Amino acid sequence: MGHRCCSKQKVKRGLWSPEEDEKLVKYIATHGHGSWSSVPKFAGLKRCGKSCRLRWLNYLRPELKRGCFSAVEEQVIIDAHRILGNRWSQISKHLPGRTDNEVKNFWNSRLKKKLMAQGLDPKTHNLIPSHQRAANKVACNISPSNQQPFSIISQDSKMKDVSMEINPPILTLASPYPSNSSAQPSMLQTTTSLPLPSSCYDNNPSFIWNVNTQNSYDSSLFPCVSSIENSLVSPSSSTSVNPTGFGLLDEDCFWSCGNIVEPFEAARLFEGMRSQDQENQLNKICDTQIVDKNKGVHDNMDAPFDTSIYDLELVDSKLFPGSMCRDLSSMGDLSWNF
DNA sequence: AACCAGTCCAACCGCGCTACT
DNA sequence: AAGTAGCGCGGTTGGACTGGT
Repeated sequence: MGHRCCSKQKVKRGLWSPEEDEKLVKYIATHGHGSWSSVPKFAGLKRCGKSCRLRWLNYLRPELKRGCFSAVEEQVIIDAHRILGNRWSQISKHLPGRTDNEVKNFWNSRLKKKLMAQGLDPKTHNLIPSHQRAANKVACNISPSNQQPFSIISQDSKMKDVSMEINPPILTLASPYPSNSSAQPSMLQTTTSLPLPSSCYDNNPSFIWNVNTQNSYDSSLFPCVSSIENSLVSPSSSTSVNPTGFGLLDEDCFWSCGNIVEPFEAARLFEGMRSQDQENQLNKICDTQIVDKNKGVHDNMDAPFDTSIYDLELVDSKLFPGSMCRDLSSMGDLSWNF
């Protein structure tokens, strides 16, 4: 069964020869692709239009970047996937010169395993409960040299996996405000260690969320990912997943509650926002994402992350202003601190 | 050297959406 | 409104490659 566009023709399939590549490149360079279904005919190729399109987009385009993914690209993919899920074309838009196919393959062959090795569910980016981690240990045996340079969970945390059952970890996160900033919310000046709800970390009741206000930092470099994620989480999704990958925080933890998010994040969130529509959307989202304290938000950490609730364009624009040209090295500020 | 299993990635497949008739 | 063509996307496949035995 062939493609609909070329089912009547006898078309060649499989790997492309250099001659075919040359024909296609020459044709598109001089004529543009126009209608893909007519490209093979005019270019003298015994391929279907769909195959030509794919070959051009994924391999022959001059702007394509070949070779290994950099650490920064890797982190962009992880961050974007946490928000967007398997929307490879959306993710690849933030990686100039990379195709959705390339990103998808890289995710499936490398990053998935890397996250699993760090005890994270590659689907939800949540911590995998300890009993499941134990079951996965064989499958996740990745050498330390493959650890990403600024992973959310350091290798140390992986190595101390067992001890976490006894000694609760403290998650240290650099404040997005300089320690002497007047914009810094007062609650964060006075509160540096925040108790997480019991189920935030494998039902360990003493898991601590620590907002480290000592580290000064350049707000322009701070990844706004977690801010956006938290502020855009709807009640329905926040009851089941943790888009940050850190363990969900409810309003007791100052992080995901709309009212408290506002002083902390709104400045960045609304920064550069020009469209009234976007503002309305964001307000709407913030209004609806206050977590029901009584209901609890941590019922099922492994449930799939429903990204359909997001306006993806808005998420995109806020998550990666100016494409991927941001310094992600500040992700190093996110670490498990024991 | 030969075989086997695992990995990687280019290419294919099928579906959904949109535009056009 | 219904049918069709074209395109884009995400999931899957198959062959090349690699490392271990």
